[in-house]
Amino acid sequence: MAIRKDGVDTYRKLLKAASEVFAEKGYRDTTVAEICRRAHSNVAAVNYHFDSKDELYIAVLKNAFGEALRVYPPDGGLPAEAPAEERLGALIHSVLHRILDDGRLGCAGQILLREMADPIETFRRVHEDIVRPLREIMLGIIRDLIGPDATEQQIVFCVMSVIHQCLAIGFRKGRGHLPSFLDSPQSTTETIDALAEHITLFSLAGLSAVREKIEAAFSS
Amino acid sequence: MAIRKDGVDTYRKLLKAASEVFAEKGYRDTTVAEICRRAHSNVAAVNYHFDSKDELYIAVLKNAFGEALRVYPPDGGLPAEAPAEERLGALIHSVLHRILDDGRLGCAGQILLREMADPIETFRRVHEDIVRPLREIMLGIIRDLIGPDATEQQIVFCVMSVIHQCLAIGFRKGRGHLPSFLDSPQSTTETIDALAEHITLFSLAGLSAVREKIEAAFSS
Amino acid sequence: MAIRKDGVDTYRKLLKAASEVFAEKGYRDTTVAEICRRAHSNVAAVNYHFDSKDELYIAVLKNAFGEALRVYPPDGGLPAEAPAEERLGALIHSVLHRILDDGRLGCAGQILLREMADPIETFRRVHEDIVRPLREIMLGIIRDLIGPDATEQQIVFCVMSVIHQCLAIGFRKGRGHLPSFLDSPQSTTETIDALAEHITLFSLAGLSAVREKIEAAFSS
Amino acid sequence: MAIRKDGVDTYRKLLKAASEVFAEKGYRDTTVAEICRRAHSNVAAVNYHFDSKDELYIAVLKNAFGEALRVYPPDGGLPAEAPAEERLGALIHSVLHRILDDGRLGCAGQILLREMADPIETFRRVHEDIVRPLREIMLGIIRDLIGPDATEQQIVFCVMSVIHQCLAIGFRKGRGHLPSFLDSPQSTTETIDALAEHITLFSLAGLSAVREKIEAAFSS
DNA sequence: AATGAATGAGCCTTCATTCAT
DNA sequence: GATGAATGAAGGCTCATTCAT
Repeated sequence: MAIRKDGVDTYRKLLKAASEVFAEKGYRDTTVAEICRRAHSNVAAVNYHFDSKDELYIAVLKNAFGEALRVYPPDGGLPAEAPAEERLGALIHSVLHRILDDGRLGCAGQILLREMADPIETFRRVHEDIVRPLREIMLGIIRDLIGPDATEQQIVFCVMSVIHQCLAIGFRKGRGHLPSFLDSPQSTTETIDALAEHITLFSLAGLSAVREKIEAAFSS
Repeated sequence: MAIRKDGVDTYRKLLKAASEVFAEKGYRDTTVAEICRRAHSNVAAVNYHFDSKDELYIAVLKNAFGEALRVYPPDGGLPAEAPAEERLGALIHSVLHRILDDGRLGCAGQILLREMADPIETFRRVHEDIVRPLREIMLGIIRDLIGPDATEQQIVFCVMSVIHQCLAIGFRKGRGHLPSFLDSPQSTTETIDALAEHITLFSLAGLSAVREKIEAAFSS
Repeated sequence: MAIRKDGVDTYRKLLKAASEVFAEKGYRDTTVAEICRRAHSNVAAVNYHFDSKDELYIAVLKNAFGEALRVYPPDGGLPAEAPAEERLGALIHSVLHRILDDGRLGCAGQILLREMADPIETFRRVHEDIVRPLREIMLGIIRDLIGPDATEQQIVFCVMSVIHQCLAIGFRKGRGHLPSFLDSPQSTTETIDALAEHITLFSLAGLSAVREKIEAAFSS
Repeated sequence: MAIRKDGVDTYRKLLKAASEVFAEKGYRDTTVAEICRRAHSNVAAVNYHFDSKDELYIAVLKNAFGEALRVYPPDGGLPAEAPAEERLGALIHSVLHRILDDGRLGCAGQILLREMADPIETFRRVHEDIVRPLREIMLGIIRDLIGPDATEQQIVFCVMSVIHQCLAIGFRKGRGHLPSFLDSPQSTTETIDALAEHITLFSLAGLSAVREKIEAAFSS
């Protein structure tokens, strides 16, 4: 006769369970059976509420992205006119917290990272929606920092240098590859902040070096 | 005259085909059927030569690692007494070429990267054999560069900053996320060298900044 | 209206079909495909209801044993104080009917016999549960009949003599090795009863002879 | 370039290995790979020398039967005019040794028993050649012992009673179901002889009882 | 005579999905 | 809205057999 939880409830439980499992095992290793089990629901529930595993995954992605964006906006609350150095720091801070802050974001970070490392072909569109904006913001900041004479290649290289310092750390989380102070279930806010500070320091120095090189080339 | 190539040949063709498919699709999405099809061989061939899909994957991993290491040794041919700056440059150069140089290495880099992002549980041991040594070498160089007073955390952060600039780029290869000059089937040697140079420049500056901060803290 | 019989039905049909096929062909030669075909069901049905071929086989074994025991209790309804001669007759009667009475027991007997002749390693536990109790009961009766001075070896030999007269007949059923009056699909109750009577007569005489021999040895 | 063992050798080694494996695991659980492994030969050897697994099995059966018959002739070396009691004893003795005497017969007994319990359809003809003669001899002896007035059913029942006491024991050998004195790799000749003596004693008494019953029925 | 390589048919199982209630 | 049953496509693996040497 079933316990009526009035739709929305099961829907949310599925979304939550799916987020967890997708984060833990990735898209292909996740079975809808496991999701439903963890949601204390039944095998057919996913298809009932989301039509297919694919659609559920998209829903999870959108949810993860939306949530991440809401809690940690890429500008870190800074006005667009703030100095590029500060904007870079804020962005790095934001990205890191998206990934590492289990406390507030659940598994959103893990899923985003998985998507980044091994994007499911089918969901490229969603993927683009998520990654591209981040990239655009970053591009603007970098341009400001290394000056107008940089070549396209130099800009791309710099974006990569900065952004992957932030992203890559997530790949190792929860797999025992990291020193304990980074691999605890909830890396403390202090540690994340310390990492953000490091990356900012490191990157600003790197970017300065690139800028100097560019200017040296031009003045010669 | 065909059909009978007496062992070694089929073995190699399977290994090659498997490397390609594993690189393209990852472990789970790869079917032995596709591997065999691409090797112009029979479905049972994999089990005959490698006993199982798992063992084939391990063989691919070992082959990829071995080949990568042989062609691009981590020291880049430099003696251990060379200045740390040069050793860092050589290491970055070596890692990048391992990943990006399709021409010589086939898909070794892709596979190693996949393993890094999403290690298959079963093969963790192999994985450890591959990643740990790289990490150890990097650790030594970094220590030399940021000085003896660095905390453990600072060293780890720096290793990450450097190593992930190198590794992460591979995640995006062949997926249309990169500007054309980096995403061509064979990124030209020139481009790879340019990238290596960039990362070295960027990282040395970053490391210097970290060293200065450490020394400032100590002298105060 | 078909197709949807809501669980129990398909479960039973599978169990029935499996019992038949396992009885006819033995564990190894039975394919789940054939079972499902005969149950007018889908290949995946076995795994849905029983998880695996192995579990299905265990279920069949338990079912066969349970049914056999329920319909033909080993004491034949006799009180424990009845004379050993009568208890032997009742036991023989019960065992024979378990094996031969197709009408009521389906293929339970065949399967039990197959298990006896060629036990599948994996299912030894189940097998033990089935055979051991029978043996224990028989042991008690035999002891009563050949007297307290029998050696262990003599008891074992006698148990074998009796029990295998009962069991072995099943091996030949349905294979054209038996005269028609024993090999008809349903051996008539009369024939079975006649056989039971024969074995009882034969065995009691045999046991008497053993007892006499024992006593002669002692009195000398 | 191969070590030429001149045909016959490999042939024999295969036959021996096959006998062992078939005895241990039965026809269907035996793989030609295992046979060849145990014969220190290669996978193709079976098909080369015997054309197929089936033909190899037939060869094994014939070999086992021939050997068994040669070493233990069913008449036990007794002339046809010897008293039926003695001929029964000799036959029982012969059958038991065929089955139990590992020392001389290798696995012939096990295989014959397996064939008896679960005859492979394909090989029924061979099977008939082996079992029928034994049965005929037994029939003659039984007839002599229970007299000319026995019905067909009574004779069949008696044959079964006697023969299965002999055969059935083999089913349990090597499976831990038997007391140690019967389950040792080589049951000593003494034990086998003791068992033969028991079965003879038991059966003669049983047969006498049947005879008396028949005569009582007639004289009434 | 003998062998290692290669093959294809067949088996058990998994899984996303659909159906009937 | 929710569910357990049912399905079929597909995957990995085993194995007797055949091929080329």
